[in-house]
Amino acid sequence: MPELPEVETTCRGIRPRLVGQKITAIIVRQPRMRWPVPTAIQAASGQTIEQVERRGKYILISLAGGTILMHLGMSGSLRLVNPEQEPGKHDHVDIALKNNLVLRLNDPRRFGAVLWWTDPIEKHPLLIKLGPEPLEDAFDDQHLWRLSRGRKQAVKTFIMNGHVVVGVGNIYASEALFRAGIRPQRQAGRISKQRYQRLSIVIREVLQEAIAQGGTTLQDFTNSDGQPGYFAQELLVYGRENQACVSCSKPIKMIVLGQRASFYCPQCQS
DNA sequence: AAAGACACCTGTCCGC
DNA sequence: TGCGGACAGGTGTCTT
Repeated sequence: MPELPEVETTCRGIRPRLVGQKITAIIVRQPRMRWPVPTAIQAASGQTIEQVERRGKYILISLAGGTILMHLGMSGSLRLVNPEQEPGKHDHVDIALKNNLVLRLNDPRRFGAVLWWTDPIEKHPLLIKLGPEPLEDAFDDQHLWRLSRGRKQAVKTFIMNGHVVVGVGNIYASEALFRAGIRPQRQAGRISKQRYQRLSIVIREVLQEAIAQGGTTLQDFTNSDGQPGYFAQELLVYGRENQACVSCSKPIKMIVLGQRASFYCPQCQS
């Protein structure tokens, strides 16, 4: 479900009601996530939340004595609910707060994660090798061009690699490549610096626009208040196989790259 | 080192 | 209506 804009939307929603709050209890109903939810996370109970940040698609809830690291996987979502609200089938973890709200993680497929880390968070093995944030200055055409030299993989799987740049998932990869006029299957190492300049700009644009719209709701994404995102109506190629290209009216094509559906216009993208 | 397949899960949708 | 199979917004790990 969530790509960077959806995770950012979630973070912005929960941050104001989490920061400064003491955690009163952590209830784990289903510890079997991508990795087992560690019992040591109970150490977070009684501590006060200092910050809520996002790194790539990871959500970092920092306390004085450690960090709760969360990932929403393919189907995860976080809601702020009242304690009286009965947990549903896939409500796996609750973080109860002193202000009488509960941060509730729902994740039907359980590809998400809830971890606990007491060392400096930037040293966490899941974070240490991540590429730059696409919305920050370290991400630009130079970065993409330099890393791509000698690489034969398709540019779409290249930009979806978190070690290259974080947060570009399957929807926005197709959207950005359409906006840049680049075919998703083109070899990353054979793309000019000039085209990477355009690509780095449109990656940033498409992510920022999606954040402004509250993310993309295809089936079930909702923000922390239960509201859907509105970027789905802005999608130009994703999920539009055989429909007319918005620019040239030729049918949009679908191919599979890295086992993921990929959409492009054979006329507008080369 | 790089690229591809595979794994982890459940829900939904489509065709028969 | 039921059933099998394909597919879904992610990414670490294993195999070539």
